[in-house]
Amino acid sequence: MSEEKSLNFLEEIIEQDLSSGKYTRIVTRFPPEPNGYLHIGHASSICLNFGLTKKYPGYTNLRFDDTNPTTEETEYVESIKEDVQWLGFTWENELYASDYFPQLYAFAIQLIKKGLAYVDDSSSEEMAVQKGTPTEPGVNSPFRDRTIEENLQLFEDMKAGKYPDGTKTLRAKIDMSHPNMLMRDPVLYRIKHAHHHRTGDTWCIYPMYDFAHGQSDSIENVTHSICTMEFVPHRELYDWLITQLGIYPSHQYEFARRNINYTVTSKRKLLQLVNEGHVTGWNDPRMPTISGLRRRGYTPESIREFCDRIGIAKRENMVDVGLLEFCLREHLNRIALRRMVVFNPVKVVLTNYEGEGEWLDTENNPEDPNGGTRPIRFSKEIWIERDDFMDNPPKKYFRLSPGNMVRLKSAYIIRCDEVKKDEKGEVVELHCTYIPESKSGQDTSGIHVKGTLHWVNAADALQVEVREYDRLFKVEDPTDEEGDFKDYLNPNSLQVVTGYAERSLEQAVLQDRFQFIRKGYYCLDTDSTPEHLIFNRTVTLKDGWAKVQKNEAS
RNA sequence: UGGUCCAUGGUGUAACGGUAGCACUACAGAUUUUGGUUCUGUCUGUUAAGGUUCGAAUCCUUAUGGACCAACCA
Repeated sequence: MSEEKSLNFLEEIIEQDLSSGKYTRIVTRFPPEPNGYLHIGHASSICLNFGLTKKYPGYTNLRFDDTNPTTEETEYVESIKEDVQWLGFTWENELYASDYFPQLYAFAIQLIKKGLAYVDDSSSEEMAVQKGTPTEPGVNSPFRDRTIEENLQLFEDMKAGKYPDGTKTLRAKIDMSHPNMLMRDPVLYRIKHAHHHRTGDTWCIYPMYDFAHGQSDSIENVTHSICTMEFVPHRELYDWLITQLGIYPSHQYEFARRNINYTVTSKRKLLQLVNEGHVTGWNDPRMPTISGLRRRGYTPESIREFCDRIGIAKRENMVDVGLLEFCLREHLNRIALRRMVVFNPVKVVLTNYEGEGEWLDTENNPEDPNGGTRPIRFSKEIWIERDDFMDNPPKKYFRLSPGNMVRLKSAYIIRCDEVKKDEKGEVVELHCTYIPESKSGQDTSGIHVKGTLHWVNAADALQVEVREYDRLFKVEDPTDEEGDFKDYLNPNSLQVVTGYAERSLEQAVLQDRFQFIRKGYYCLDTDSTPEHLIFNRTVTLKDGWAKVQKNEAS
């Protein structure tokens, strides 16, 4: 028996609903507006909604909340579908609020006939004044008491295109002094002579969110309509409309949206970064968008695991991006192919090595017993990382230094005999001797070294472009800082370097996940070509040495 | 100064009136042909004050702090 995992508050509600017989199966929906790309915050909602119907009987619809033609585009629809699928979820039905426009129009007529909606000629400024403030009640619109017949006629004329944008709205007749501002005669329909991505020019009046979302839920028989906390005040209106219309009683439940530090998750802000060229696009590998994370090398598994671990609750939160990276490394460590790439090379000449060189074997993934091995080229001249040598090493440094020995990964132990420098004192070449009896796998030398270095054969190293990504912002909460959030962009979020890679990387394909040993996890970028390989750094390896140095310094 | 929602280590999340637990982070150690991985251990918490109760993180009251609400956005 596995340990009983505690339920989140939504699972508790659902289990109650199921055991009480209120429902025999549940229906949820993921309702994005196609006005931007999905981001990591949406992933949480996707995992929640789809996860619930994976765990309990029922299904989840994908429904586009496309009631505002001026901001919505087909490009976004396509990206959203791709992202949800990539995350590993399958929707029962692909639906659009715009498919319900005729039905929604009929609902509006129904409300007018009940005397619960009226056509208002007030301008948006006038309406704002009528509305009052959170502390002061509003006042009735002068058009509030039009007759049902007049309203019916006017609304039909609105639909027929007789009025320009902004001159009339349809409002619910509720209570202008209601403590909940949303209940003060909310606008239901507005006039927009705009081209809709699906309905084209069929309509010139469009329902507002409040008159579309709950109704769509109801039409689809959604049992649990899950949204974020800022919609809590909408629930009263959501319920009111369903009651007045006498339609299927869907219920709205709210949870707190997940905030992640060192980034922003607001479609408006992300759009700004794209439009103003701070990033190369919605799928820039530094973006917290699903498509950005995908290009960066994140796996769906790691994102799902992350969403699972942060859970669901109602309180304000700021999740540490370190947890996302932990989930990423955890998965990548299991699946990534190990490869050797030197970023900032310094040449090592093995003065006692004779002959043309040899092929050595090295494992593809020590975590995977079935991972197999591959041959790597070894010879008299190799590259190692400049950082892996120090002329005057501090204590606790167990890499290469004059007179010191290290192992070359899957090869031999070498000792540094001589340091060649140029006139500026810069190290240009290290002359070392190798220990022939120390060959990896058949070491009879009896020598024990603390350090093992990655290396690449100098003669046939492959030059590749490497894009080293770091967090997009310098501060944990850019939105919370003084001034514009863009003032806090990390100027070093991308650094392009040249890597000297082992030859096998020539065969890399887009789906491959690599660990460049002692460096980090990498994958091919979509910009890569066979002639010019480009790798993205997905995430670094944890760096224990950096920690030691930091502790020594302080 | 109206209404609504929320409050548990640095972070996220459990405990459903009965021993405050788990994960991440941090720290210490062991293992290691990646200073990675793995393993072991340690630190840190119920916003406050009252009340109910044999017993309160949990129920009640008040206070405090935070979030949301005055778009013809969603």
